[in-house]
Amino acid sequence: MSPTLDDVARAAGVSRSTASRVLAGYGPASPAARERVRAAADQLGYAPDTVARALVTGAGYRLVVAIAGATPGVLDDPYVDRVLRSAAATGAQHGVGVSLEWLPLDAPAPVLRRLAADRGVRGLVVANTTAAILDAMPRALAGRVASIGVGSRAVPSFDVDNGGATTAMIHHLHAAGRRRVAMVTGPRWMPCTQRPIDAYRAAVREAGLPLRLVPGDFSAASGRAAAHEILTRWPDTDAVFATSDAMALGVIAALRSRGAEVPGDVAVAGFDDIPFAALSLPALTTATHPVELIAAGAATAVLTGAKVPLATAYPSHLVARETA
Amino acid sequence: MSPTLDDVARAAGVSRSTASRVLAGYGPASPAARERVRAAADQLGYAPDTVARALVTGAGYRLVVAIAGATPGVLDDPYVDRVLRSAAATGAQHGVGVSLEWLPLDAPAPVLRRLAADRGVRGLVVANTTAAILDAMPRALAGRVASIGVGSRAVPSFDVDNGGATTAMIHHLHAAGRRRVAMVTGPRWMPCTQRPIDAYRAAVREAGLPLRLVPGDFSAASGRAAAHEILTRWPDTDAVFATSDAMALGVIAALRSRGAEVPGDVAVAGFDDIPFAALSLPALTTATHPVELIAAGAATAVLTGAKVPLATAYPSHLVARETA
DNA sequence: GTGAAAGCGCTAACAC
DNA sequence: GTGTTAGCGCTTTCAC
Repeated sequence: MSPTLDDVARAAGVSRSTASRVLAGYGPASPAARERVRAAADQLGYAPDTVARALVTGAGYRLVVAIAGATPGVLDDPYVDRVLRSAAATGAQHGVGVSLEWLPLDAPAPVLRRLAADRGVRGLVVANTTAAILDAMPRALAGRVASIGVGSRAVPSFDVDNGGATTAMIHHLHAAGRRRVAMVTGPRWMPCTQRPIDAYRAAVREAGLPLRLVPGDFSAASGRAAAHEILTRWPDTDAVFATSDAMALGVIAALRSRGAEVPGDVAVAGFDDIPFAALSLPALTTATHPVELIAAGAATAVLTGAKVPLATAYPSHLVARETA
Repeated sequence: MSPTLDDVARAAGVSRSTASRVLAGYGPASPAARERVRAAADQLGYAPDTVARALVTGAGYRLVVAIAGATPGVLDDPYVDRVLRSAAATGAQHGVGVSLEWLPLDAPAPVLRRLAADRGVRGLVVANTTAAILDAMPRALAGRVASIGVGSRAVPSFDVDNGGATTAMIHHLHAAGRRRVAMVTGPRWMPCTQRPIDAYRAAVREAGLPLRLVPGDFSAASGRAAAHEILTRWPDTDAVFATSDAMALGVIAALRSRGAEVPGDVAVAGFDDIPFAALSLPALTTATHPVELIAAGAATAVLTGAKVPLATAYPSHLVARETA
């Protein structure tokens, strides 16, 4: 089977302790010993056994990705998939696997406690974070937890700059001559959906134009419902910015079903730049959401334990296609 | 911190071995001891340390999901995401993380060997399996490997019943009066794409209708190309069954660009029932692909080591919408 | 600077 | 049936 530290030590003619020190990268060791151990390890193709190391250090061997939501159904989402894949890729570089958990919105504490007590857990990345989750975060997880979404003093945040993206999109719409821009927001319980609302408010107010806010939940169905509500309350609306592509697609479907042309009568813009945004007809104008970068950043912070800023914002880029 | 087996044994008044036997579920133990150990474990909230267990049993601590393909680009696919997500959720139940690997089509053996030799690897789930991969499967992986796709005596198969789904779809098309049904297949190198072809052949021959087969690779681009080929070779085609929704969407785009109405002139059906299938206009008729169930089945088989049939087929259900 | 020794928490022979 | 014993591969005091 694969070589152990003992094999390396024997081949290098040193004790296991010395080999361990050299390979771990700290602790005293003579340059000569250092050299011999390195060579032996290379030659034997030695790779430290993560299990044994985890047992003795108590560091854990897997990265948990926890998604907050009302039901386990939140796990069934392409967004979650992207987070998971990126975390899995990052974990692979550190020899750790990734597992997925649902964090019940109404009772996150027991799950968090279980995760904190599980010696197998190396670290935790939470998505769709709420203030309640931040509050319930066990001390034992300090330094090895990150949030995709809002953060706290104890939990660093990694998120897209959706405020900036919203500002850019509203300006884009205004520049195209759209004056009555409605916005379909994300679910209220998700704190990170607040920034786009604030940005929209500021941009619209600054232009002296009317505020038209309708809540959604990022799903296509909620986009359809929102479009009907918008057309009913404000029939002269000439643009809709939905904060997810799925909602934007739902908005377009509902608009058409009511005889409105897109973008002729109403421009529609989404957010996320999912693959089908480019495939839909007409092609959807949207803004990128660097989910993979964000998840990789969060996972790396957790796995390396490096000092990171309280909040890291990843830029989003506007992708102008046909619908707006 | 969390209680250890020693704590449980002490509380139950037995030795650690007895406690271990009871909790592991096999090996001799008197009913009385069994009862006391169970009670003590419950009362202390004992959970076995996966790390320690993995170290001593050599069982590994992560489940590898390996995706076969010509390039690493195959990993960047919503289908892979669904497999990974389901495997990760299943892994979480077993305290096991998941990592993702690319299995090069032209040289799978070295990767397979490396995985077999890696003590961290608890088991392997392969997708897009080929005969060459099955042949190259190391003995060391026996009993802890499963295939999503074709299998062998040594590798149990978990797959969708795409043959049955094809039969049902062709019958659906025939029943709707479509007589000249073309089919866009999956890539030839993927053995599991053969069953739909056989099913199509049988259904069409039985109805005494013409055979119209065009190869694709599951992508929207290949669907577009296939539609052009179909219209060129057989202009009177009145239905197209594409074996992926992405291809079906490509087919529709190409059909329209050539002035054909869907479903007026040509009915189009897909396979997979991706979220966008319901959102596209007109809504895509397709058949479900229970990827999550399949991946969970494969992962569970690998993780539990339970005896499983050589092949498990998961049913697919026809979803009749507007395009066919 | 180096090595011997003591475990991390658990399972699996092996005696009793 | 049960307990004693010996490790799994590694890190980490602590003498030297």
